[in-house]
Amino acid sequence: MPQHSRTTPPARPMRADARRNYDRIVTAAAEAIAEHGAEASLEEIARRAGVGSATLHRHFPSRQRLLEAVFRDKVEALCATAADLAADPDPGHALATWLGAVARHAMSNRGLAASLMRGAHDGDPTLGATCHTMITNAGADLLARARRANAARPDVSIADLLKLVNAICLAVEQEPDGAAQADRLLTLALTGVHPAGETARRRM
Amino acid sequence: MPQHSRTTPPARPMRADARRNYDRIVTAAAEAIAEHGAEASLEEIARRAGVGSATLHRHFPSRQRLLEAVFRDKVEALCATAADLAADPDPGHALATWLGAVARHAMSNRGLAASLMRGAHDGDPTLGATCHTMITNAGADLLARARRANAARPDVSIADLLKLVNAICLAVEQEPDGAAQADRLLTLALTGVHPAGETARRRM
DNA sequence: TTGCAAAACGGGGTGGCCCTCCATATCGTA
DNA sequence: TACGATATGGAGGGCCACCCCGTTTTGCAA
Repeated sequence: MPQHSRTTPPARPMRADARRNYDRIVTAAAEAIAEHGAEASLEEIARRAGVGSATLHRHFPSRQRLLEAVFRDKVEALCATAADLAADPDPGHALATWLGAVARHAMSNRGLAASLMRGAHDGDPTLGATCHTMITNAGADLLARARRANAARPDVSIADLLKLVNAICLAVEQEPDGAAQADRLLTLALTGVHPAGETARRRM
Repeated sequence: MPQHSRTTPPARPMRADARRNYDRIVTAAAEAIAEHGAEASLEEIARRAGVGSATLHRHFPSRQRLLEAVFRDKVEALCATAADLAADPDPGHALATWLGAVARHAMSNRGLAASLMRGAHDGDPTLGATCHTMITNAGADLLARARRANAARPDVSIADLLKLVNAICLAVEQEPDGAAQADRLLTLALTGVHPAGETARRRM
């Protein structure tokens, strides 16, 4: 089964028509998801793309795969942000800022959060670099630095933090003031419910 | 539209056959939900209950209503737990314990978390005491006490905390070691990611 | 340029789901 | 017991995911 060239240097390159349809589907999916969320009808996406539903299913055997293709760019942007933040003099601040960015992206791309989370344990060995592992790797560095600066407990993993962020986004995704709430809850989770005897966490 | 007698002392009591079917449906739904989660097929539930699908829809005009009927007992148990904990000499501990109990219930009743969250803003005025408001009220007391004991920041609401708990459960719901992870993440969220310069939160 | 096998396509079928209509059956009461 | 109010459930409509397989397109090689 052929893959998007960005994923793996294809053993055999996709045929021209296949690639054309692939791109059309991803574009249509992005539109549909923006309108209707991650549960958008696959048939409608195919229709929008001017493609038979079978073609969509051939290119993307699961909804998850399609979501990953749609979100790849945004995930790459997130990874780039992480790379930038690695230079921040305050590693704790950098980590918090980045988690905030993850939350913001998740909120503005309905379904990203859920999508990333499922990727965590669907055990899909054929897909080398899922969105999930990309983000995990990007965040791991930031967490490692924060830990060295004593700004994060040693028993907290990057997986924990991402799960927390995704959980929050998932929870407030369809509330009216979702973004604001996500921000609040994330800050809350990072600093704990205790009254601030400790250094108050900077807002991001 | 008749209601379960537990909800409101019925203006006119349900007919015997109606009540019988109502109970059968709830029982069947509980089984199906335990097996397949909150997204269980309504038609299968009707089939299991030996009832036409129209009957199911007549008794429960939305999936949400059915879930609430199924979970009412458990929610009442949760509220009772809260009442017990109100006597705990350590209000901070009581609150944490109760949130842990909420998490455990949510995890062991797949879909409870999501169900409760949706109830938050579906604006269903006909249903007097939804699960959501029951739990919110129960938790509000515990939080108020914790706050007075300076064990919780004043800017944290019970809605925030429940959202956090539900978010976490939602996030780890279908992971193999979900319950353990939920526990970890909840503790993490309650104490914050910072290294413990402060009183370490007791495990619940 | 042309021929041809491999690759890709998509219409249409299957089966599932949610939900509604309405002719029929059941219940409670006078 | 008889009758009106109440409740029932099967059939059907609309939507969906997913697959089968006859047809078309592509790219390579002669």
